[in-house]
Amino acid sequence: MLDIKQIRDNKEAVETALLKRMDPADLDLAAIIVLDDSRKDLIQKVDTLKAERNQFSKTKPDAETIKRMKDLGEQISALDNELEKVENDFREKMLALPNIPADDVVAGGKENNAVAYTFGAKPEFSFAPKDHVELATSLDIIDYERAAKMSGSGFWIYKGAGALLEWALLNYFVDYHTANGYTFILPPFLLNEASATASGHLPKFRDDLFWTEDKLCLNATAEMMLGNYHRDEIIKTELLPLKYFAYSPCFRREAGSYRKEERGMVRGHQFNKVEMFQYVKPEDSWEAFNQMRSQAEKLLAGLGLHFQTSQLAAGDCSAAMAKTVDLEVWIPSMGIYKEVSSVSNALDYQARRGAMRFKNEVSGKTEFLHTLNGSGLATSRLLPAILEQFQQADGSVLVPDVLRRYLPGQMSVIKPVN
RNA sequence: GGAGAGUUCGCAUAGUGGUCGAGUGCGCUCGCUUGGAAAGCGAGUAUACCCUAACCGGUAUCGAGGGUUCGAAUCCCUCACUCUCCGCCA
Repeated sequence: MLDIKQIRDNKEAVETALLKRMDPADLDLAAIIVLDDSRKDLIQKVDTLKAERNQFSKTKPDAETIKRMKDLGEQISALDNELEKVENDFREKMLALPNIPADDVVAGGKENNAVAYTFGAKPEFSFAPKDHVELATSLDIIDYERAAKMSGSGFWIYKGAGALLEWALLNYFVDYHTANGYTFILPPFLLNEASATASGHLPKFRDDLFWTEDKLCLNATAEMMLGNYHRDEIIKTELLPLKYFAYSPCFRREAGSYRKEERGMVRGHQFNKVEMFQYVKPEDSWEAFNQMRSQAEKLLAGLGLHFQTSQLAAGDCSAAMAKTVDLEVWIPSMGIYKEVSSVSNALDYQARRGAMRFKNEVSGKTEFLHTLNGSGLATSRLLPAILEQFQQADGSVLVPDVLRRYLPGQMSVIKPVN
């Protein structure tokens, strides 16, 4: 959520910035200001009446005063009702506004994304490379058919060396973030509506979430949990920055048909992800952003995979974010780069929504924190990338060095079954 | 799933319809005292919104929401959570 004061004081500047990501037809700041005016006006009126009532409530009133107070009470509840309507309307419009893009974020949609960094190069094969579905099947490390039998399409089963490799990736991530000073969180994987609303995923993603009969939804990203962790809290300044990372399976309905090129494990209903999250003082957030980006890049580079980092244009960033970069790994069989991490700075947008604050020692005032999140990393596209980028002529796959210590017998190669 | 007890200002507690936004103790901050400290003494110590240049002031908040009332921490209803006992449990 944006700051209404900022909108009132710098209407044109806010408008210009928001138009980098919004259709002009959807943007009407003047209407919001009008609502805010009438909201303030009503608050003043009703507060004055309540002050009068409180004066009389301090003593036992006589019959005549009781009559007057009764009348006053009716005026108050009428005004309160009106105020509630205005405030709901105001809040709804405010929540619908996306974050203001950072100055260096370009306008427009996906087509304006720009490659900001490249690691490694596209592998050259002296043989006909296989795609990851073929590889995983011949290596017997992913079972797609039985997963479909048990749970339907869009699921897969990690098996044997595949499960070990997946687990090794997660261990690699856990050790890395721990060494970087992040606190490990294993959150619940079901959450209630209030939390999903506070994290900004509701109402927008209601249809993309799985719902239980108990009115809980399955976690779609650990960001939902980490972003709620300090909701309605005032953090002691000396505790900042707070850095967390969480592992969770992520469940997404991914409603709509799969495109053919997204077969295999590139898009599924369930995948594993480790998520980084930071709560920082406002003046530190851009430094923290660069830090998280570089941490995600090093983590991915550590696997030896060819990837690129894209700076997203304003319209391609998710609504809560002022700036986002995506780390995209090369999938040879598809001939494209697929997202494995997204690192974003929300500034105070999420903190405002969730009332996450700290006491500024210098000014003595309570201020909103800045929040940042970044995947570190999602595995569902890493495994295909590893299989495809590191495949050998004999159909075997080399295991990245950094993962071998997590595998039995320091396994260095996964060989096809006969 | 059933029965009971609870949820008040950082912590512990007091408060059963008006003078309670709320007492006391502890903690914390500042000051006095001291060579220094402890003890003691004094003052202060929530959040949001509205008004204001600021001070001052106003409104709301006693788990959440609704109701009764001229007036609710206090009475009634619903819900959430915590604890105890019973039942169930791949």
